[in-house]
Amino acid sequence: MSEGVEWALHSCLNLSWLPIGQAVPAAKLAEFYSLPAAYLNKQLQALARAGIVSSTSGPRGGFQLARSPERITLLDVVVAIEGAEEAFRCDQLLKRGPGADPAADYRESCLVSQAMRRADLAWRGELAGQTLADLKARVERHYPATPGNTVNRFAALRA
Amino acid sequence: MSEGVEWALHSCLNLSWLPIGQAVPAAKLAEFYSLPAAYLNKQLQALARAGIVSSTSGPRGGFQLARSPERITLLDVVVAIEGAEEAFRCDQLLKRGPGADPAADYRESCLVSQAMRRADLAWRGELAGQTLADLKARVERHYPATPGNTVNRFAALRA
DNA sequence: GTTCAGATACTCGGATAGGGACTGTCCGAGTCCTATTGG
DNA sequence: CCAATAGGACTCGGACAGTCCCTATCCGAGTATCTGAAC
Repeated sequence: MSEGVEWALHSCLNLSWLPIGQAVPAAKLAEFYSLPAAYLNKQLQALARAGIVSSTSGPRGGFQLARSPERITLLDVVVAIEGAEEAFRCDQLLKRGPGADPAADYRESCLVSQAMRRADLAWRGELAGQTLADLKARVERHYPATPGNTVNRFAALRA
Repeated sequence: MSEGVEWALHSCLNLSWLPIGQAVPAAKLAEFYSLPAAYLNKQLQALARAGIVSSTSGPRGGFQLARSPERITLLDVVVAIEGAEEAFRCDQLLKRGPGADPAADYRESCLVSQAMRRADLAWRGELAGQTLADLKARVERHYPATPGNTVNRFAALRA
């Protein structure tokens, strides 16, 4: 899996702590973790295309969450970066085997495909069951100082 | 995910129908689905290294299941091909952030990592809960002619 | 008929190229702020 | 003093190379089998 997923998740989490209406440039988000700014910008563009964050150009511009953390699941973020196609893609091997039905859609009937798809659904279900708000609350519960520290750090970067 | 996983699963399934003690060369397994023989051979080598199949050199040699299908989970096959590392690997981004503890292992304490790991465990659990025997039985239930057809086809290829 | 040696053919196993995707970087289009100038 | 305007700086967005892993292929090491002859 692309490492951009990790960057996107942590960046969304940071954005969730900032006051709403405040946009943060990609350069600041990158400096926070010493990441390459241009490349993180690329990942944020993907999040913007997916409607997870909204982007604003010009001075005082940047990125901010496009909707409340309660309405952003971890699956949304992963899909925005990795794409919607499932990890195991059935090439319909059976269609190339003996006694194959050329008209059949083996992505549905092949039991190997079904078994892999079930695992994929379990993975997606686990990610879809956790919102960014859940994750945010969990962090605040374990590390109460994190929200304040994060806001202060970004304010310092802004100076 | 590597397409070799699909090839390996179907090949293991085919091997499960043949009488025990009978080895099948990689070339025959490849011809069954019109796959490149040398490359499928590479995947079968990975299965052999993982102890899922056993290999025999020389005439009448080839591959066969190393243990009963009841003791081979789908996860075993996937891990043999894809490797044991989980899809989401935590780069410990927090260690590069402000206020980081250099001695901490953020792969454990980072809650983002934990969330992703939970999804990974759900995926692995689903795959580990299905054995090759389960899959085999399911195929035999839906397509009763498959085992006999497969054996006959391999016998024809052997001619 | 039996046995043994040699040759043969077959199979796996690892070493060797080619291609696509992820990683990383750069510059241009658009936007907002600001300073200046004229009324 | 106020307003309009031109300039400038900042930010996103997409277009351009570098690198690693997956895909694909080939040839050599090892082994069981078969043939033939000798006993």
